[in-house]
Amino acid sequence: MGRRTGTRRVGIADVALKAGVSHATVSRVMNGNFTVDPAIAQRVRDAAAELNYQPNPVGRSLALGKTDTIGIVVPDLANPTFQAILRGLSMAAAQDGYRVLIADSSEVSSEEAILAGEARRRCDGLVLCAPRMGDAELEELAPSLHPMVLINRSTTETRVPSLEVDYSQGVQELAEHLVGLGHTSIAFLAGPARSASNRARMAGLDKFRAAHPGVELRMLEGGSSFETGHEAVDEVLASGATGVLAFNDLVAMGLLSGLHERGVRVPEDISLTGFDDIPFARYTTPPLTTAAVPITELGERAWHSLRALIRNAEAPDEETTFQPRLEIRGSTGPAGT
Amino acid sequence: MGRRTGTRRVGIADVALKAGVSHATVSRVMNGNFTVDPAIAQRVRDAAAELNYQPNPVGRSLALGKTDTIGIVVPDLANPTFQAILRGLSMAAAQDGYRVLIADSSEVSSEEAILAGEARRRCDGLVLCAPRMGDAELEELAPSLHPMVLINRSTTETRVPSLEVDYSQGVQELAEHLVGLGHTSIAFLAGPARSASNRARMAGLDKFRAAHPGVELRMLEGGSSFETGHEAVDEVLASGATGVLAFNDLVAMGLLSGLHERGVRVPEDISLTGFDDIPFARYTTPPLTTAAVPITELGERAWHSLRALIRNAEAPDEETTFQPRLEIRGSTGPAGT
DNA sequence: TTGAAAGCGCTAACAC
DNA sequence: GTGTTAGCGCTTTCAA
Repeated sequence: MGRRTGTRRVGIADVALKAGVSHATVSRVMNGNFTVDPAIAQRVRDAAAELNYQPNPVGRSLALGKTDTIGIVVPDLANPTFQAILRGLSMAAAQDGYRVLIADSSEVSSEEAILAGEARRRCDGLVLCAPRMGDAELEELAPSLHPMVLINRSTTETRVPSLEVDYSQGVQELAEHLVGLGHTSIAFLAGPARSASNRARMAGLDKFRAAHPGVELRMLEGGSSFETGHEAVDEVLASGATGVLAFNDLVAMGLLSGLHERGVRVPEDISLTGFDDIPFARYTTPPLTTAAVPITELGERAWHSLRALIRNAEAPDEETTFQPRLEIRGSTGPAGT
Repeated sequence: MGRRTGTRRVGIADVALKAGVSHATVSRVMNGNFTVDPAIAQRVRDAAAELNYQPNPVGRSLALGKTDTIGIVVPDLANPTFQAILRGLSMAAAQDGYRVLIADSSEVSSEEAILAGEARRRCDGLVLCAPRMGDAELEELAPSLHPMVLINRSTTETRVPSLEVDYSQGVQELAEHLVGLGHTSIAFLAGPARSASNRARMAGLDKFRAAHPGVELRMLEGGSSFETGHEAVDEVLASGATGVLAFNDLVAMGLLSGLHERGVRVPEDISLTGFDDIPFARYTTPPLTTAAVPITELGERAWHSLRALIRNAEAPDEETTFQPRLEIRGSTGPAGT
């Protein structure tokens, strides 16, 4: 049995009573059903306005079997990349009258499945953003989460569209750019081990290595934050590399700041690249050379895919790969000055 | 009458049937009601596990009159300040089993009321973040949105707690800091006109002006983004000011980058301050002198206030003001070199 | 301890 | 064109 919390909320029954009609008629009017006599419709609208009545979405949801809400699960809301995806998703969904519910797994991969399930049950669909869980678990979970779209991850489940960024290609272009500038000793400051996008970058660098046997390429352990980059200064300097590929812009910015504190000049002494092209990247000193990913658009596209799934119940079987665009700025320069 | 979307979802009835008990008993077991015979309870749990049953939150919400969800309305999800508030709110609410629904008004103040109302109806409570709407409208809206907490805005409605940052005090300290460094010509690069926090800064600067008749203080129109700051370079240079107070860190960073492009040295030629101390502020070159606001904590506190309102239905009548902390870094230095 | 039944607020089929 | 009624999936009172 329901509960009253504080002031009684006005429901459809109150309006019906006031207008002297049935619930059904009120419902029809509120939903713009034109089979209602105009005079009566007006009476209902007046009553509704007078009582300041607004239909209860929970009641509607139960009756209609939909919530007009979608969920998004992200590993870390502090990460500008995920913030931008969220923003793109939220804006696009809002255009179609959908709201978004957020779930932050705080990089705890064991929480993801539970969070995703809970979010999914409250919503009409789900966006799973760069999930850290293992492939097997993702594969097993996917059917129960449908409709869902995946960002920076994929599954064999055919009904699940995947939006992916070609990190492999991007990092290769960045590395080629450094080689083009004469760098022969390069270091990669890696990201979180569980991150699929980090694995993709690794794969890209393997290809790069095969194509450039003469170039020395070192892998350095890292993470995905400012702090990681800032703390890596010593390791980077010790590596002797003149060109550094940071996991992403955040890491690059932390490193840049650390190098600056040490009096190491960028790009004269060390060339440095980021990844993502977050809004801040162009405002560092020097501005960051990076691989630009249309992150906000990614969120927008995620909604479009999800919308199709929700509407059709048939999968568009979309699998889209976004190509990063090399953005050359001041943080990279000729080697060996 | 309800609708079936795709695959039939398993409901309480299926479990009841399988376990050979009534709906009511299943409900009791699922809610940890111990008045159920242990053997039967186990049978129910087994059936639930086998069917992979999870209670439908919409059904629960309707019966219980609560959604375990709160809403947040922000003027612009692209703003790091609001992102940090959202994050603090989301993390804190998650601790108590609440999720958050987001609504971005895109700085369109006329949308705020509608968005807020819609969000509120779907949720158990609302956080209204730096609303751009007028005082009168806010005042009128407040009762219908209860329980709600306000960030960087206040109302006379006693049941609405307000969490505010003392921008007036912060900007005064920043200005004093510049004066202490010998600056006698200062410019304030203002924020959005509708922003209450901008008005608070203005008020603070009025006080500052009264206290320092000898200091020349110019007001420059601006906004709240990078771009605003970047575009303001000419105006700032034309003002002849040697000390510049930017509306926030974002604006300061844009301006910093613009000054750098012009070959203007910071802090040698111009000293520059931001506001907020977003995570990026310490990583600019030079690092930004700013007034640090515990933004994430603000979100966290917002949840605590809201939680109290939701639980008590009585208002804690909280009115908290956060004092910014002066964070002196490299972007400010002695005047007149 | 358990089940039957009412009710949360709404939509929609069906009958008038 | 409008009202009656069933039903969405759940919780909870009440009676057994």
